[in-house]
Amino acid sequence: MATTIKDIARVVGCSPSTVSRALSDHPQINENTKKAIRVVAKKMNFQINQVAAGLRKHKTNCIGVIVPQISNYFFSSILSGIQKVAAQAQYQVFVCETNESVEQEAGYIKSLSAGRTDGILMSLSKTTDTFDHLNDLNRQHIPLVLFDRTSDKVNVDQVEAEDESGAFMAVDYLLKGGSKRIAYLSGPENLRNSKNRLKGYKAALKKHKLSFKNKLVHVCDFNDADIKEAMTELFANNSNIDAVFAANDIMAVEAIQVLKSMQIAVPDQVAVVGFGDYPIARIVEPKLTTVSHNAHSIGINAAKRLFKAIEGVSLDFKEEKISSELIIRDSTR
Amino acid sequence: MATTIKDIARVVGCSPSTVSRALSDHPQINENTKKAIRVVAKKMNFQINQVAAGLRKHKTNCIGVIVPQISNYFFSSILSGIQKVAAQAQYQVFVCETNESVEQEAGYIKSLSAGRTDGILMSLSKTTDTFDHLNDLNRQHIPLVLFDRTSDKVNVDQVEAEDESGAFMAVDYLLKGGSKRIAYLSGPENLRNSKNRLKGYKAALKKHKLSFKNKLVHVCDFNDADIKEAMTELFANNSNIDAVFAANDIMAVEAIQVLKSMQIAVPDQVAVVGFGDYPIARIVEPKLTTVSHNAHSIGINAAKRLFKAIEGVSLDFKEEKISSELIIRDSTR
DNA sequence: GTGAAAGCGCTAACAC
DNA sequence: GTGTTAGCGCTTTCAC
Repeated sequence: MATTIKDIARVVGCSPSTVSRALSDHPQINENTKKAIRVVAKKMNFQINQVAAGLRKHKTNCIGVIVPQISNYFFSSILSGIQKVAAQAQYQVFVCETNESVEQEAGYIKSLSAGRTDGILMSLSKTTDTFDHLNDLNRQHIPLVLFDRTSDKVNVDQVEAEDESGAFMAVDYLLKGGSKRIAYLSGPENLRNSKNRLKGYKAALKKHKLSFKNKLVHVCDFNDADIKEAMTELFANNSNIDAVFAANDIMAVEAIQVLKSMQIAVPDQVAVVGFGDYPIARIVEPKLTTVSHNAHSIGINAAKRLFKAIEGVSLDFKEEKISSELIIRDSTR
Repeated sequence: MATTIKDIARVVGCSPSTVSRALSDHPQINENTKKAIRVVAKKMNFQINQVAAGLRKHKTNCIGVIVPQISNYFFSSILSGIQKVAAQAQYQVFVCETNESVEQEAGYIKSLSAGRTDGILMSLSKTTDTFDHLNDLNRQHIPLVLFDRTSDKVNVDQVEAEDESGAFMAVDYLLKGGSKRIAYLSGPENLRNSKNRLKGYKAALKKHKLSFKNKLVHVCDFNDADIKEAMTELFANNSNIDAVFAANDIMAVEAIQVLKSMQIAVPDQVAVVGFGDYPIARIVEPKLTTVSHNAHSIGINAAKRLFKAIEGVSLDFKEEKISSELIIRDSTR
C-alpha cells in the first residue's frame, strides 16, 4: 500500500491535518514543522492521492476531451489547441477516443463526469442520434462544450468551422474556373457539418445558375474502400464530371489516387478540392487545393469557453463559428 | 449538486447500503426493492460517483497512456492497439500528451497514479533523462509498461520495435541496390531507438565492408525546418551521396521534397528509405520504401502485459521486440 | 433481505 | 500553530 498522510503524521508525531496543511504550504504552519514533514514525505516516497482530495474539494483541475478518432489530423490539431489553453490554466487533459461508437461515448461521458474532471469537451461520434447522455451533464452541472461534430439537439456551447461558407468558397472557385459538373463526396449524412457543407455546395451552384443534381452527391463513410467505390460509380455513369469536391482531405487525396489509376488528369480533366488542409495536402501530387478550417483555433476557443463555464462565468449559450479560408494549390485550375 | 445514493435511499425509504447493493445487482436483494430503487435512480437522474467508488474499492477499471505527441501517426496506431485490448478487458483509457516535456510527463504520472488509474502505459519524452518519477511508481506498486521510447535505466516491462534489425534491412537493401554513400537522418540522440537504428545502419555498412563516416549522419529534431537544413548541408558538402535513410517516414517524405526542390531525381540519383510505414508513404511520389514496425502490435502487446501486471500475474521483467519488415516501393531501385 | 457502522485518503471548519 | 471532528460518496463487513 502506498504512503498516506496518516503514515506521515504517525512518523512525524503530529496530526494528519497538519501534514495536509504543511504539504499544501498553508501559511499558518510553523516553518520547521513544514520542513520536517516534507523531509519525511520525501523519504517515505509520499504521493498525494489526488482522487481523494478531489472527492473532498469537488475540484480536480482536470478536463476530459472526447473525440471519435485520435489519429485524425483534424482532431489532433484541435487537441493541440486545447492543450495549450489547458496548460496555461494549470489543467491536465485526458483524451478519450470513442471510435465513432455512441456506447463508448456515453461510457466516457459517465466516467469523466463522475468526479474525474471539472468539465468536458467533445466532438460527437457519427452514430450519435440520442442525446440523453449529454443532457444528463446539464442536470449534473458539469460544463460541456461541443466542437466540430456539433448538434442543434443539445443545448450547450458549440464551436465549429464555417462549413457552409467554406464549401461555398470551394465550389464557387471551381465554377469560376470553368467546371460545370462537380461531384460532391460527402461525409456521413447525419453529421451537421456534412449537411452544412452540402448547403454551401448548393448555394454556389445556385449563384452560378446551375441546377443541383442528386446523383452527383455520394455519401462516404470516411474510408478508402468507400471512396474508391463512390468514385468508380460516379465516373462510370457521368463521364463528363469535371471536378470533385470532397468533405475532407483524406477523401480528396484518395480521390486523386483513384483518378490517377483511371488515367484521368488532375486538374486538366478533373479538378479536385478538399477540406481541412491536412499536411498530406502539400505532399500529394498535384498539391491539393483545400479549405482550411483552422482546427487549432477551434480547439483554443472551445477550451476557453469551457474554462469560463468552469469558473462559473456563464456566457450565453452560443454557437461560435471559426472562419475558413480557401487555399489554392495545384489540383485546380 | 448531483444525486447521491443517500438521496435515493431517503426517497425510497431504505438505507444507502441497500441502494448500493441494488444498483450493483447484488444477488441477495429483493427483486422488488431493486426495481423500486432503479426506478427512483432513473427518475432522479442518478450517476454513480465512480471516483468515490474507486477510492473505496482501490480499483478504477481505467488505464492511462502517456505519449509525447498524439498527432504522430505512429503513436496513434499504437493507441488503437491499446484501445482494442482495453475494450476487451472492459477498461477505459485516458490518453495524455506530454509534448516532449519531462515536467508534463511527471505531472501526468503523478496524476494517473494517484488513484485515477490501475496502471500506466507510456512512451518517454525525448527530453526525459531522470527516472525518479518512474521508479516512484514501482514503490507505489502501480504497474507500468513502456513502449517504443524505452530506457534501460528503468526496471519495468518494455515493448519496442526491432529498430536495429529494421534499420539493418533498410540499409542493407540500399547497399545491395548499389548505393555507396548513404546519409542517415537520425532522430534525437538520447532516444534509445535512435541509437539502435544507428547500430543497424553501421552493421549493414560493416557487412558490405564500407567504413562508417560520421559526417553522413545528421541528428534532426523531428521537424521540417531541421530536416531541410540537414539535407541542404549534407548535399552541399557531399554531392556524391546516393541514398538517404531517415529515422521516420515524416523525415523521409520531407527529404524527398527537398531533393525534388534541388532537382535531384529520386530514386535514380538518390534513393530514399523511411521508417514507420505511415499512410503518407503511399501518397508521396515516388511512393516511399520504408520499414514497417507494426505499431498496432506494439500497442496490443504492451497493453496485454499491463493487464497481466494489473491482475497480479507477474511475468518476469522483459523487453519484448516486435518484428519489423521492409516494404519496398518506388523510392529505391 | 436489510441496516448500522466503519473507512477509503483527503480537507476544512471549528476549537483551543 | 496545531488537533479534533466531520464528511466528500461510496462499499463492505458484521449484525439481526
